Amino acid sequence: MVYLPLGMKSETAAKQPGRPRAFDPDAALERAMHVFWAKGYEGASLSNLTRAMRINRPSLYAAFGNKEQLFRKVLDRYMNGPLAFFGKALGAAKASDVIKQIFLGAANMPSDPRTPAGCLVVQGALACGDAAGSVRNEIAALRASAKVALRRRLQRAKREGDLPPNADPAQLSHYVMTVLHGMAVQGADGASPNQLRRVAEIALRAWPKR
Amino acid sequence: MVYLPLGMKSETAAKQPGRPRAFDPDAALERAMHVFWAKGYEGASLSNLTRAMRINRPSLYAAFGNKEQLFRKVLDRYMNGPLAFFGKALGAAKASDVIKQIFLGAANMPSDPRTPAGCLVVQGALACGDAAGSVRNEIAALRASAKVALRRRLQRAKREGDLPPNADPAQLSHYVMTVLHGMAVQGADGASPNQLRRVAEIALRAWPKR
DNA sequence: TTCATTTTGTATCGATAGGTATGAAACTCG
DNA sequence: CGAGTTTCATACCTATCGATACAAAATGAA
Repeated sequence: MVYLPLGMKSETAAKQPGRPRAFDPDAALERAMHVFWAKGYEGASLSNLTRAMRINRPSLYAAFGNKEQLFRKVLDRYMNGPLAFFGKALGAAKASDVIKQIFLGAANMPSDPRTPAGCLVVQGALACGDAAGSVRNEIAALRASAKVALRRRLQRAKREGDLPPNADPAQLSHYVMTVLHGMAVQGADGASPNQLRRVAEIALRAWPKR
Repeated sequence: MVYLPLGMKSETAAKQPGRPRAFDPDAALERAMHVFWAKGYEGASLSNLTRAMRINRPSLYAAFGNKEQLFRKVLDRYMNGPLAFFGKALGAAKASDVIKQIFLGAANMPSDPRTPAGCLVVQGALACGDAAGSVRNEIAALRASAKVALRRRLQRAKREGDLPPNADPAQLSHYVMTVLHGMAVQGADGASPNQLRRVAEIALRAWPKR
């Protein structure tokens, strides 16, 4: 552990002694994300990862810890990157717009052909061996927290009269997350953004009218 | 292949020469199904399988071929057992009843606590390593064929006036499969039958009215 | 009994999994 | 320049993966 003076960020710190890194950790993390995304946590081997990241095995361990810690860093990146639309959607003014933005954001995910199909948070470790149990629990917690955040947003909408009095935010959020996860499976099966948008359009017909 | 619940021994043919089997292949297959169901194809190791099946490794290979062939036999059993409700639902008289039976059948899957959570066809091999690519494709083909069967059923319903003229069977089947696969993920996350039924009830509100 | 056949249990195979030890290479600082 | 520090690349570690060789055990047929 290296001591850094308070207030001095490692990015702005003076050059460190020793041999400089020959790779960009950010780019390597992006490549690792694609491997985990396509193959899942268990299906991604260290050889797969280091080949895609264009680094050697000891460099991976020095920079990211181990396979599980690397996956957790990849998860962070995924939540703040491909899944950032979810948090943004929660900020929409009307509840119906929140849902529309969530569905359309998910439908647009397969639009980048350089990106793996499906959703890392769904297919990363849905069912796995005992060794990956910790990772599976972490991913499941992410899914659960997303549902909680959506439920709270819908509860607020109900308080504000944005949802009819008989609407149930908990059930509605559960429904939306169900459609969302289903869209992830459809995406993994190769569904196009247009197909997913048509599914989203039908799913929106179940939304309560005020 | 006929699905037989545990405890019901399959009536065997004429006795063969040689040492008789010390285990019931049907019961062993049922136990293997539970392992694959809970851990997925890659996450289920041979040691996991043989321990649960209460047989030795050579017995597994002699009776079921290898891991992949065992998984395919397990898939057959799963389609004719836990997923048999889907085919039965397609036989309902009204299209709306078809969908209701599909949703309720899926919602009732977590009702048996002795059974793993989620759905083998969704979490068996959604994302996996290269070695399991063949298995992933087979499962994906099962999902695709289910969607095709449902689409055909809805096309028939439209011809019979059971669906409004502006209804699109292809899009509707895509929507139903999306909700179904989403319910599988919710089930894997521990959702109860009651929770899933409430989701199904909301999802049905998107169904076209005649 | 004896033979042929099949299953059983043990012990093991080569390949690969995740993870490291080690020393050369490349930098900063004095 | 050397001293100190960090990364790089090769080679290797143990554990486990899926899959088998082998011989003892258990049956029917001769």
